[in-house]
Amino acid sequence: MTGIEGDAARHRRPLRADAQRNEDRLLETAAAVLAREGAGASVKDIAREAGVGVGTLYRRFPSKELLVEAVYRQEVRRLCEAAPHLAATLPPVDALRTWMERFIDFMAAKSGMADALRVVLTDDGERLQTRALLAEAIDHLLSSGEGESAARPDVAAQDVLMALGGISLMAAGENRRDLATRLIDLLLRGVVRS
Amino acid sequence: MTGIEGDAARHRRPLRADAQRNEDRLLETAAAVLAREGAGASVKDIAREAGVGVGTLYRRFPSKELLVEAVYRQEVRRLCEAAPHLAATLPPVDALRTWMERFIDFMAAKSGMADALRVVLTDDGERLQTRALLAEAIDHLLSSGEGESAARPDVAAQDVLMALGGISLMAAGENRRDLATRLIDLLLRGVVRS
DNA sequence: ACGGTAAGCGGAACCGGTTCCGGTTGCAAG
DNA sequence: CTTGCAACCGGAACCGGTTCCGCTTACCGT
Repeated sequence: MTGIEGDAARHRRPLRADAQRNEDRLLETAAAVLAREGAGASVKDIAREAGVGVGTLYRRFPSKELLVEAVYRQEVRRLCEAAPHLAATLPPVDALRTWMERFIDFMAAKSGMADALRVVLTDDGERLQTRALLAEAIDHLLSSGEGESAARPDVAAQDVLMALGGISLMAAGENRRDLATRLIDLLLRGVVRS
Repeated sequence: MTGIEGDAARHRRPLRADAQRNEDRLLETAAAVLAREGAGASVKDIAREAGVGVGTLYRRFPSKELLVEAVYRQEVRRLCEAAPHLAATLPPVDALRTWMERFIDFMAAKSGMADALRVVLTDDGERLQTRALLAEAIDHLLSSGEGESAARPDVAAQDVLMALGGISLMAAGENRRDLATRLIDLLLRGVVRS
């Protein structure tokens, strides 16, 4: 769990000891509560259970979505890091499809993550890190297969990411796995070379 | 404006006179307030300005999104009714692209409509009417051009609608027209015959 | 050790959506 | 015209997210 504060610390002066302690407890507690109660969990409950006031929570995580994003950041990172391996061991299109399915499954599994993603992908602000990570993973998959197949050259990873975000929003619900699959097929046909 | 209550009345016994009057005033006021203040407008303000309590508003429109949907229902209908004309006067793919662009422009213009659409497309409930209308319009565009070109036979209008909904959610913001265009291109390549 | 202060803290207050319920009223049957 | 009651009304209360601000404290320089 030490990877997380590393991110933040790289940009600002180190947090005061008590602040760091609170941030850790908040992430820990938020993860537990989100796992237990899903996206319905209230920010106030998380703060109380972590033993801090809501003010403290909001100073560190400016919105509920950003807290959710922080909680799942490492898992997103793992998802992204799996892309190169997929690209290396599967035919390009299969690698892409497999990764996309994992992406959607992840969004569907982590309750509330789809909305967090919408914020991350939509905001113009500094939330670039996760967005960049995802775009990079997709770019890797798009350009793998070198001079032979993979994707059309004019497809931008950013756009594919946005499309996947849209699919999550529409199909990350309970019984929507099949819809997600069909939408991914649609997207793939637009992405791969004819 | 008399087309709206016609919809509802077709299904339930006629409303009591005062109830009908309130519903009309609510729709009227909501349209005005939404136009003036955008999606940020509060339900309470709309109720107050219409001269009714929030309870009355909620009895008729069970959520803010459904109120928004009702306000714009006729315009959605007009959008859908334009599809046959497009299909008749343009090459199939152009007709489809043009209609999709209008759809996204509409969602971007009517503040809050994208979220309303998410509810309408996502809920399993009775909100079928608008959904069915949209799906029908898309179906028309997909199957036009008869035995010659248009869309792949295995693409379902419902799925295209969901994809468009996703695009709205991601690209209906302020300066996102170009993103929307690119995502529509992507979608179209997945939809039309190779 | 001490003091000044920037950083941090917590929770009351605010705001918008939604629910609930005691009181009211349009309407039709008698 | 009266009366019964289902339908309706309004707004207080609730709930969850977010903001604000007066008080506290960890840290650094002396």
